[in-house]
Amino acid sequence: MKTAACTVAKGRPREFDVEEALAAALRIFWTKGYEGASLTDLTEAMGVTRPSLYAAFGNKESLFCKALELYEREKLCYIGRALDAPTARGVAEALLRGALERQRDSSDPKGCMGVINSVACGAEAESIREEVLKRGESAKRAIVARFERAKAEGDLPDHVDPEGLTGYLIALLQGIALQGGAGATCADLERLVQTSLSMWPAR
Amino acid sequence: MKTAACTVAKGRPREFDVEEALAAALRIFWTKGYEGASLTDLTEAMGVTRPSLYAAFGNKESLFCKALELYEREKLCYIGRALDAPTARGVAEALLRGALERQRDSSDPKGCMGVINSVACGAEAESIREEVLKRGESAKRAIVARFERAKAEGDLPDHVDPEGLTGYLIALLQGIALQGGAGATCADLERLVQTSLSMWPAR
DNA sequence: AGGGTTATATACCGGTCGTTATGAAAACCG
DNA sequence: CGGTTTTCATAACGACCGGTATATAACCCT
Repeated sequence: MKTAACTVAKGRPREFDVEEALAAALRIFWTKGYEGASLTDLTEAMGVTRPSLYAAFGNKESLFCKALELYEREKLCYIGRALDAPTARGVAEALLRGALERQRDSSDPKGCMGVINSVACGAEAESIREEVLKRGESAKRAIVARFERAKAEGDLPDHVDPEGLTGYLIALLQGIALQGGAGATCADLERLVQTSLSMWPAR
Repeated sequence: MKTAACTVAKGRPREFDVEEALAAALRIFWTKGYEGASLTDLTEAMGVTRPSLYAAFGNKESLFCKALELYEREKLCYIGRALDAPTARGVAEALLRGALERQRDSSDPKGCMGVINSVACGAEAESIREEVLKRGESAKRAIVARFERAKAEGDLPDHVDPEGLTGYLIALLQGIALQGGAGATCADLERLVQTSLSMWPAR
């Protein structure tokens, strides 16, 4: 009933930090993908034995979902902020630069956790794929809504299609993550972003 | 020494068509990725037993490489044709429309074989990943060269960066494949392409 | 017909996968 | 101190992985 208000804990205390272990698991899923990440990879990176992992996180799938939440919360927060930009062009620029900055951060794995895990692999990962796609879809809807608002505000010409513009922008973001994960240099990605911005109409 | 000029064959003839079996294998790798495709998946789709597969194709990795060659030869031929377009804009339009058409073909799997297998999975697939990336890189260089030619011909303004423009265009192509593989409708992708074309400067 | 050669079919190999049963260890309570 | 509860460590489970040993069947040649 209570919200588990930390009642001093009864049994033997756990010897690892759940949040740290989750961050370690995220790095593994991020670099190897859901199916490519074995439990051995995960437990070694997390510094935790198998039974402890299952006791703390349920199973591999729910561990992945918790790691995905952490990823969105910590690594994709620039998306929400980008939508607050005053103009449509500002939104696009903030998204592109945010994606670029993510690839530039040398302390994190390359590529995008979402992109990596949205491509089909084995059949067992279908529910994972759907979970990832669901979140991507909701992000897309938020951008579409933002561009529709921009259109209503006269910030975008009447002839533009918010859906099309969103798909276009997301394609660029996906391309940045993909090329970053494929080993493109920072200079490559900066050129990509620069070119993208030079293409945007209201320069 | 000879180019294996079909010397009537000596032993028991094989009971399956190598090219057909390879096409079936391609579909599996295309939908499931290299690691997601098990030998059971492959042999069932190809209608071939395991020893026959190994006798005809070597092992899983070399089977994948042969399937990748088939993929490029039959499904990515639009890229080479696109580079023959007279203008840079014509090249971009042919590439975008070619990628769109590939996703529209309902008889083939969605997504792009190259994109699917270039994202990191297990460590065993590293050589596969490198092979795929190598081919992508050579395609990129061909597009860069084409845009440099366009610039020399006065077809592109002096201030454009061929590398940046190529990365930008490839990002769009990757986005099309990714969104197509993620379940986007044909209408979605058409809007994406339409928007991309409307962005291209020399309308 | 019979040897040589190549493809087929069945069954199996060691290894790894995700998951869990078992029992000891460490904290709390009384 | 014993009793309870939770975590830790070891080891094992069945299922599947990529790859192969073995034996049989179908073709050519002489």
